[in-house]
Formats: sequence, C-alpha cells, structure tokens
Amino acid sequence: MKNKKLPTIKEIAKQLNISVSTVSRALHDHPSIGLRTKSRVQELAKELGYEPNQTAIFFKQRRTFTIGVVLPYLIEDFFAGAISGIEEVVNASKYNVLIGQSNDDVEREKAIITAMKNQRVDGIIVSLSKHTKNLDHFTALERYDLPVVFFDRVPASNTYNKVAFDMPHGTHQAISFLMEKGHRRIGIINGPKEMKSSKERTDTYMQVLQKKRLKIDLSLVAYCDLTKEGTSLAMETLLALKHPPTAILAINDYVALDAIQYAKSKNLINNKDIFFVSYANLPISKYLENPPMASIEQYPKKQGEKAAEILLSMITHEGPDPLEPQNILIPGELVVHIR
Amino acid sequence: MKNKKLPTIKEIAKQLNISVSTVSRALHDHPSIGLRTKSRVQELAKELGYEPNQTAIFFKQRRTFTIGVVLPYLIEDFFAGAISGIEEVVNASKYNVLIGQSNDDVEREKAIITAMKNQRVDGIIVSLSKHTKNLDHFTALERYDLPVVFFDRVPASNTYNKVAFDMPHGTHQAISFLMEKGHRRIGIINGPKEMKSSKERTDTYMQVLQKKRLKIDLSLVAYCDLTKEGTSLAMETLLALKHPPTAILAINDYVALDAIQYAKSKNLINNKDIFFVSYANLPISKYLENPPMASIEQYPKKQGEKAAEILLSMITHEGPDPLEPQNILIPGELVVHIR
DNA sequence: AAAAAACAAACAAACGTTTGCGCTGAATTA
DNA sequence: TAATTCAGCGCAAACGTTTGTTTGTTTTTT
Repeated sequence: MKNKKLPTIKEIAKQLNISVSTVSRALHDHPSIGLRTKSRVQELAKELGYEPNQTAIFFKQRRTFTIGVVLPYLIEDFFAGAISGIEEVVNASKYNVLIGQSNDDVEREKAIITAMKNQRVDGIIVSLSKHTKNLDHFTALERYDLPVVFFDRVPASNTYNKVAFDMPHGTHQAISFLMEKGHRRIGIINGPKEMKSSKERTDTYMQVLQKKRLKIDLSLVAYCDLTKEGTSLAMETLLALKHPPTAILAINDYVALDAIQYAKSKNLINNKDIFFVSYANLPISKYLENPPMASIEQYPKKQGEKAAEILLSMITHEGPDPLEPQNILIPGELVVHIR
Repeated sequence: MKNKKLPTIKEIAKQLNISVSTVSRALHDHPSIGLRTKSRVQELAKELGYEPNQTAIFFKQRRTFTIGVVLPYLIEDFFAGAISGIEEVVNASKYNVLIGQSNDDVEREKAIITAMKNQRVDGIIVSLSKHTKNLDHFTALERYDLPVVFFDRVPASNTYNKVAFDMPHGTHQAISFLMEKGHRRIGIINGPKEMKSSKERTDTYMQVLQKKRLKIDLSLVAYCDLTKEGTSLAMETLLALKHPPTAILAINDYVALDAIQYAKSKNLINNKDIFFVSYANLPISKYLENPPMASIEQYPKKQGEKAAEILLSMITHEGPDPLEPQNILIPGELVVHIR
C-alpha cells in the first residue's frame, strides 16, 4: 500500500487550514509564529513523515550544499585518503560530496567540471589530470562565482587557491638523506613535464646539489608518464648513462616499485646495487621484502581537510572582495624503511 | 567584470521578444518550432553562454540524475574499484554519483540514507556497514519508490536486489587448489563470526572436505577481527595445534600478509614451510617477493557495474509491478602467484 | 471561395519552498 | 476613549524550467 504522493508543506497547510508560509515558518521555528500553531504543525509534520524536498530548496536558495571533487583516480590510496578528509570536514557543515574521476583525461575533466557547474555545486575541489595544461575550464568558473580549490596536483599560477605537498621541503629531506648515505650521483624519475611537481622536484634537486658544490648533471633527470612502460623507459635511459646513478628519487611509490622490478630484470638488486627513495609512503610498503629505502609521507587526509576548509570559508564568505588566494604547503615526512 | 546574473531561458525570450516556452522548445529541438526561430534561439543561447539550471530541472522533473553510493570505506581498494565501475556505468547514462562513507557506523549509515533520500537521488547503491543488522532504514525507502541495490556486504533477506561475490564457488576453487597441491590439513582465518561471509566460507570448506571423504576438524577454523593483532592471535592458535595446518585460507590479502609476517617471525618461510591462499588479489601482490601462493580476484569493478546496471534498469522501469529482486553472484577467479 | 488541416508560437499552470510585506485583532499606552 | 503597538498569521511573488492547451496564421483541400 504505497503512499505515492509525498507529504509537502502544502499538504500540511491544507490539513490544518492555515497558510503554507505559516507552516514553513513554524517548521523553522520562526519567532512570529505562535507556540500553539508551531506545535500543531510540527506534530502533523512528524505524523505524516514530512521531509523537506531538498531539490526545491536547492532551487529556491540557489545553493545545493554540495561540493564537487574532481580527481584522477579514486583507487589511488592518496586520493581516497584525501576524499576522506574532505568528506569529514564538509559533512560537519552539512555539505555533501559529488565525485568525478577524470581518469587523467583532460576532456573528461572538462566534462565533469561543466556538469558540476550546471548542477550548481557550491564549490569544487580539484586535483588536476596529469596532462592538464590549459586552465580555461577553470577560469571560466569565475564568471559563476564558483569557488575552486586545487590540491596535490595544483596549477603553477598562484591566482588560485591551492593546497599541496611541500615539495622543496620533502625533496630536500630525501636528497639529503641519500647524500648522507654517501650517494653522489642521484637520479630522478619525474612525472610528465606538465606536472608542476616535476619542475619543483628538479629545482630543489639542483639547489641542494649547488649548495653542496656538486656539479649538476641534467641527464640524471628523467621523465615518465607514470605507467609501467614509461617507468621502464626512464630507467633504461638512466641506467644507460656513462655514469649511471647509484640512487634514484622516484615521483611515487608505484613508480618506484615498477623501477625496482625493472632493475631486478637487469640483475640489479634493490637496496644493494641501487637504491630508491620515493613519495607517498604507501601502507603496503610494510609488507614488502624489498621496499624503497625510504618514502615521504604526504598526508593525503590532511591535504583534503585543508582544501575543504578553505573551500568552505570561501563559500561562506560574503562580500564583493574575494579572499586572497591561499597557497598552503603541507610538509611531508621522510619515513625510512631500510637503514 | 563579472556577469553576476547567469543567462536564463527568460532572458533569451526577452531579448528575442518571444515566449519562454518557445525558447525552451527551441532549445530542445521541438518539432512545433519554426526553423528560423530555432536557430535564432540557439545562436543567442550560445552567444550568452546559456547553460540550463539543473537544479530547476531536477526540481521540475522530480528526478536528479544522481545516484547515491553508501559504503564503509572508500580507501579500501575493493570499494574504490567498485565505485569506478558504478561511475562508469551511470555516467554513460548521464547520471552522477553522490558518495557517503559509513565508516562502518550504523548511525552514520542511517544519516546518509536520509540525506540522500531528501536530496531526491534517483536510486541508492549500498554496501552495508559491518554491524548493520536492522534494515528498517532501507525498507523505509520503499515508501518513496526509491530503488536500492546492495553489493558485496549484502543483507541475508532476498527481498532485496543484491550483487555479491560468489563465495561458495570461490572457496571451492581455493580449497581444491590447495588439495591438488597435496595439502590435507587446511586452516582458515575468517573475519568476525558476525560476518555472513565467515559462515559461507566455513560451510563451503566443510562441504568440500566431506565430498573428499576427509574428516573435518573445526579447530582448523579460526576467526579474527581483521587487525594485525587479531591475525597474530589466530595464527598462534592455528600453529599451536597438535597437527597444525600446512596451508591457510585467509579472508583477504591484508590478513594473509599479516599472517605471513607472523609466520616469518616464527621462522616459518612462506611458500615453503607454510602456504597461503586469500581473497581480493590486491594489485600490490605483483610487487611482493613472497606473496600468498594464490588469491581470489573478486572483480570489484564488475560488482559495481552490475549493481549500477540493475539500479538503472529499476530507475528506468515504468509501471506498477516492481521488477523481481535480483540476486547476482559474481564468480571470482583464483589467481596463482606461486606455482 | 469557403472550410479544413497544418503549422508556429503564446499562454498559463505547475513543481515546493522561502520571504518581504500587509493585514487583523487584541493588548498596551497616553 | 482613542491612538499606538505588536503578536500572529496570510498573501503573493519569486526561483527556472517543462508541458498541456489555446490562439492565430498560413497552407491545403474540396
């Protein structure tokens, strides 16, 4: 016996012979409604099992209490962790989370952004696809006063709000660690050149070497597309050098693991003939017999939380003057697996 | 120079001196609108950068093209994979995905369901929190004609639509595999006794042994709380048996890895002194020197896809007679790592 | 040439809620 | 007693869109 028509504010009004505005105000505990009326309304509402139609409210209020999150792959621990942080923060303020995976595809990223804009999300949190160069689909959002916060994979321009891993700090730690272990020829496997982190990593690398008065050899810096094949190619070029590196800094643990496999296929034993340090500190490292020597924890949840906080403050912020774009750096921590 | 007011259908109508209904129909390529008018409307729409206000449409159409997904933890590979499957399927039909993590907390699960219902999602996909016994918050949804599909952690009752791993089939494979390898004393590390899968696993185990006319020794069946400590305890009891198992079937790869670590601490070498088979087939297994001998792939993405397909068909399905509740079992596949 | 059919566009209601304003009657004040 | 206040509630517009019905105009038919 289904009750096809859901109870509305109108229905309550009719049954009590009062106006809808009174019902609305009564349900919101508005001061100009008499106590007697209020309780009559609230009782009937409960009795009928009334629940406000959020789509109507969203429409009327011109806000949806929903924020969009766009990221490359949900399945990567880093991003899943970031989402948890985001969800926790926004839920505390009654916001919901709409998710879109770009699969590292720029076109998909654009499509998701458009859909979210039309759905009238109140704000968007983004981690860029690995090949996003053109940011037009984000600047377009300014026209709609739609706040955006980037995290982890952030654009270079600092006209945007962003939260990211403190690459100089982390990379400095990593390279210093390797140098303390005696390494002088340290290779790098970066991501694609479009990624801001690739440049940052290289820059810090050069700074550290310069400080130590070591000569810089840019042939030690390789780029890869983050796939297993790309990693193998990068390894191939690095190992083919006249003076190959004795240690390698890899963009993340996944790449490091692929690189280690490649090295093994060339009869180079990890943590003996060659050494790796990478970023992410995946939980699985604990189970590896032969993990990267060290990995830098990037605190994904903290990044997500911070991004969500900034977004919420932008959403809440009234007034014509926009808040200054924030550029938050989350310091990582070098976790040593092999001493 | 911000264009605060977004262009609406009304605006277009005013500028062209025609009615809003004509504009609406023109934008939808309605046959009763003249060619000339159509193109005038469409051109102006493009020029103004008109985008339909989805909140208004949602409200008017009484559907949101959004489906809700409720699951325990996004960070678990299995669930992240399932989401990807869900997203892929529903996106192809222009649906969006609203996510809620229950964190295995029943109250949170209820709150999420209520919020999603009020948001008027068109349907919900759920993987139950591990402590959910009472299903009232789901039966309540029938009143709203809100279709629900469960996956992975499904209720026992078959009045619901559900998609789950085929436990008997998978477990049969696993045990047969171990027996072919010559093992006769096979231990089990289950999850908590409350989990439906624990019982299913044990049942199948007994059936297989019975078929092979082997005597059943229930002291070989251990339970754990899925933590590292719980796993160690389970291992301790199993190894302390008078006739300890030569192989162990573990509820999932994480538990297997903890168990392997424990065994190692007792100087039992994995894949030599003792053997493991587990469920999940985590991608990281490829990088392990010493993985479980085999693991059962549960195809999370396929489970997600199937659940999404069923949900979409329910959403699309018109008519008073509801579709028969489906109970889909997704067969797993034993992936052998060590031969 | 008149009637019928076909086309093109306008009208208006509806979806459920919020909210500024106005109205009524009773209580308070002068 | 008359003027003022104010508590308590109703009216109506508005948010942007869709869609059934109606109106007016042109074309076709007989």
